[in-house]
Amino acid sequence: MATSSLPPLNSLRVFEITAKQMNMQQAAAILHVTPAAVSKQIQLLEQYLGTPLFARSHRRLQLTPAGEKYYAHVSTALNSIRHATREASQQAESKALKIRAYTTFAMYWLIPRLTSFHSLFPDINIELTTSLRWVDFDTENVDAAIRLGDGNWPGLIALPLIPNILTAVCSPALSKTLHTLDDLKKTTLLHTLARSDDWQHWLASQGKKDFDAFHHRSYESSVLVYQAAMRGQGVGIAQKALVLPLIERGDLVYAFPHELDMKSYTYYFVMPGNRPISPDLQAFHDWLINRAEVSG
DNA sequence: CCATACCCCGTTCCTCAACA
DNA sequence: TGTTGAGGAACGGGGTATGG
Repeated sequence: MATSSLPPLNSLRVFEITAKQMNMQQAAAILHVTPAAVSKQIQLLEQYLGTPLFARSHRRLQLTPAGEKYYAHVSTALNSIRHATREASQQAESKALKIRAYTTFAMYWLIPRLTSFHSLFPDINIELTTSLRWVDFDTENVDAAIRLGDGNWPGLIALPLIPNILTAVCSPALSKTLHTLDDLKKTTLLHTLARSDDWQHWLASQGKKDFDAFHHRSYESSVLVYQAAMRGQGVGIAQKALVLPLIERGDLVYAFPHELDMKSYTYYFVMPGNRPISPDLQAFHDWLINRAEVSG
């Protein structure tokens, strides 16, 4: 062990990314260096510590027990530094709470409810961004996000928001031509690129296993699915909680009364578990859970 | 895919002279 | 006497080539 109380800090950063990726090539790509440079940094750290951190086998890296233990500490420490850095830089920029959501969720569920948040907490600014891509809290400047999934994400705090109930929607005119599920074969099933299996789940729950017998078309986002459905271009598979405003306005109607509750596979409010929760984020979290209970 | 050898380049550190 | 700048050596870190 060297006499200095701190190891080479660049090596720590390289070690953390390599341990996360379990692959030196990928780590090198992230760090914009060559795999050789990554290998050297890891060796430097191992030399400093006097113990191997990785067990190298043919085309495979694995953390040694010492490496696993060290990674847990290093990761926590670096995340703490990232958080402190973000906090310090935010003081110079903006104190807004940065929330990431899916476009459809933001448009049809979150934004309509934000009026109440702004009136309750006029001093808290919300910076809302949308993306289909999953947020990486380690590298992106985001405080919390809305995510669809099963809620089982290690390292994240995930709280279910609303039930994910799948329902089929279409224009009022098109609905007059739909009497049985087989009538769906005369039109087009609309769905998002990311969740083409929503229709399969919904049809299967009604005893229809022959999804391939139906014509279907995909869109990037549910917003586009709803727009296409409103224009009579087909029947969209929709999340009931999100499509409700369009139903209430009469732009869309339920094509069939059947609904499918996706249970734990639903929308979650997620926050990184390795950061202190700011008072503003706590206020937003509490408000959001409350609104979800009211609407859910 | 990873490790090693070798090379190159930029940075850092140290020394020393010039100057206020 | 303290500060500043120039010059050179040492070092760190990244690249390529190559082998296992």
